[in-house]
Amino acid sequence: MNRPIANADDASRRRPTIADVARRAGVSPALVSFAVNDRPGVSAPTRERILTAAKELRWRPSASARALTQARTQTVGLVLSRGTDELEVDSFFVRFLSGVERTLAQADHAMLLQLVPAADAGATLGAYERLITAHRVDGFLLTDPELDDPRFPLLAQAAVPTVIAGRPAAASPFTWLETEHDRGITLAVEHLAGLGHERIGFLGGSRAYEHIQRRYMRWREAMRDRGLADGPAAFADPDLGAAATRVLQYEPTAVVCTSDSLASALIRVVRESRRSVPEDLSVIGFDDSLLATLASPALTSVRVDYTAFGAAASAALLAVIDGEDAPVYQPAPPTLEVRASTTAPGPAANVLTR
Amino acid sequence: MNRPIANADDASRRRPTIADVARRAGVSPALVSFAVNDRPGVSAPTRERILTAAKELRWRPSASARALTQARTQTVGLVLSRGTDELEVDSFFVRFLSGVERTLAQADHAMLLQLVPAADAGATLGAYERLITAHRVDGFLLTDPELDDPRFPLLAQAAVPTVIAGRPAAASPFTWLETEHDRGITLAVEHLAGLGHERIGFLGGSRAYEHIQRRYMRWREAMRDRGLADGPAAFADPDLGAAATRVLQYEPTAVVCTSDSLASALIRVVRESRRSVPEDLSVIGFDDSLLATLASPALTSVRVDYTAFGAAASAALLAVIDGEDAPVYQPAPPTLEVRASTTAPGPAANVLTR
DNA sequence: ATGAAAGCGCTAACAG
DNA sequence: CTGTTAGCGCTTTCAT
Repeated sequence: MNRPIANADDASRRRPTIADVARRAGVSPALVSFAVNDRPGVSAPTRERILTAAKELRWRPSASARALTQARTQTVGLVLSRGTDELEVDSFFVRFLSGVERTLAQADHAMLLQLVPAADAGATLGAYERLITAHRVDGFLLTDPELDDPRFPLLAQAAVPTVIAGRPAAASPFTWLETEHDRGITLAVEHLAGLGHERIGFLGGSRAYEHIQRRYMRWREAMRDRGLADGPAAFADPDLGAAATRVLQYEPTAVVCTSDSLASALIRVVRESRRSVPEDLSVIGFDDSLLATLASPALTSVRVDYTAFGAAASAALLAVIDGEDAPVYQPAPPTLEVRASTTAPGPAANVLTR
Repeated sequence: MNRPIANADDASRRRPTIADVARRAGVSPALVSFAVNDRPGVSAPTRERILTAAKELRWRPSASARALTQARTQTVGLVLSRGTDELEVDSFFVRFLSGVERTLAQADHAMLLQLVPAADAGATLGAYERLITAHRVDGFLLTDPELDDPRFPLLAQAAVPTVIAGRPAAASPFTWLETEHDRGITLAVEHLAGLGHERIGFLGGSRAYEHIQRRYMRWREAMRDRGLADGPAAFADPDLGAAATRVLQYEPTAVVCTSDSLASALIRVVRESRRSVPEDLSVIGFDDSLLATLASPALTSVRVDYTAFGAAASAALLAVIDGEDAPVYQPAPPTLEVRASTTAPGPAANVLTR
């Protein structure tokens, strides 16, 4: 070895290693390892001395070195394959992520986030594959499970700990969690029925998503439960404008939407045909995003606690990684935030809001 | 060592290592390393054989092992300390992130994203500190530089490669990049002046942000350049509603806002006082987020290419990490997307849009 | 309670 | 062009 033996000066220049801490505390590296990992077998005073030395040197075990010996990276992966347009307007992700972070930070884990262009299935699978083979993550959090999701066999075969945030369409080999988002639709219909509406339409996002399908089912169910005809329903998948028009053709007095952006789009269409919300049509959004507050009229919207969902999903993933049982997730029921976009049906009663 | 010597069967069970690939290709591990790292000194046929073996075994160098020897994690950190509310409505981040991803993916790097509760300065610095001392990242991308930003000394002292996305208020030790977003304000004023507006207000977000200050300056400049009094200006920092009211007091015929959400909020206030947009007031937003499209009337808004910005910022960071000069960033000028929220001033000319 | 030594998977010198 | 060897910084038996 050509390098001179490390001395005090060296240690201050290089990034400190466990050896520096050990030297400073007058113990062996092994003991330092024990101490910082809260393992038994270190006397209290020694541990104290070690931790002090570590703090003084601003040392913390190198994540890569530790990963090498433990075969654990303390990192979880999240690959989002939605278009920026979609992400931009979707409050779900930000809230979900912040919940994930909350859990991970506590467990001293980090999140590797990868955005891949939507609908590029190849790139998506490639992203997973690369993260897996390079052992960059200990597990994955999956969102937007699809029917016959190609990620499932890939991850299952690689035996990577995985937790699905959402309800897989078919049986899946992984643990999954889901909120009770669909109960929000029931709340919405109840609210409208309570106001006296009978012709309540449904405007959904892409039916490719299981959660949209599920909300649709709930709407039908809720309508029937009240003896109402489950009239006009449309999905925005191919064309938003067309869908909005289609729902309106049936002349509903109210429409339940599966997102605030759909609701906003619908309101736009209504306005363009010189009718107004909520006088001529009550509209309910979903997610209670900032859009709901900013729109005029402000949107009545369903609020689901996605942050708690993210926290629970990542907690479950950490458990799976540790080979433990995932803690039970008891989602809080959605709530309906009533605002100005809903009112009783019939001849415009409230001219003030215009 | 208790484990039996690895045999073919073992290799298929364990995750393959470089040794397995070497064995299969009939070469030494070192040569495999050379081959997969595209280093010279490996004959074409041998390289071929090695790469084939690697592919068959679905092997890729372990990120942690490689990080250990190279002192490089191939990971960059991004710590966002904004509230979910803010992130949710801000199209900047999603677009910026997608640009970052684009660059990083090409360079086979990954992004460690950390969300910390806004305004918790301690937690934010702690997050950086932890990522640094654990050597989890090779460098950082900083957004939202603040005056006397406490992150600067921390990162400078730790000598971590850092690139700032935005213009630091004071001289900073780091490379920084910025878009020409403020030119968008000039476009906005020009557009309004062209329509005949003379009393053009300015509604800004928190003045704590440098980019808001800058847009404000631009607005004043643009107004003066046209011989107009730089009348009503207000910042939403403490209270959005109050700010909106304040701007309106001066009875402007048009208002330039620094975000689409501000614009939406303003429209709401205008409507509540029974006036309408754009007949009584033209409004211009900023960012051209989905909000702009969804609002009714749709918002005329400034569009800045934040994706290219993110791509450039991360390219610069990679260069800094490699000790190279950052490639020049030549931002495309902002554009103004004209929509229904702006029209000529004066007595309502267009009753149709209502 | 503490230390010595081996080894995680890979890369980098150095030989040949 | 190819193989051998020695670590990277840490954890982990196994001794003491």
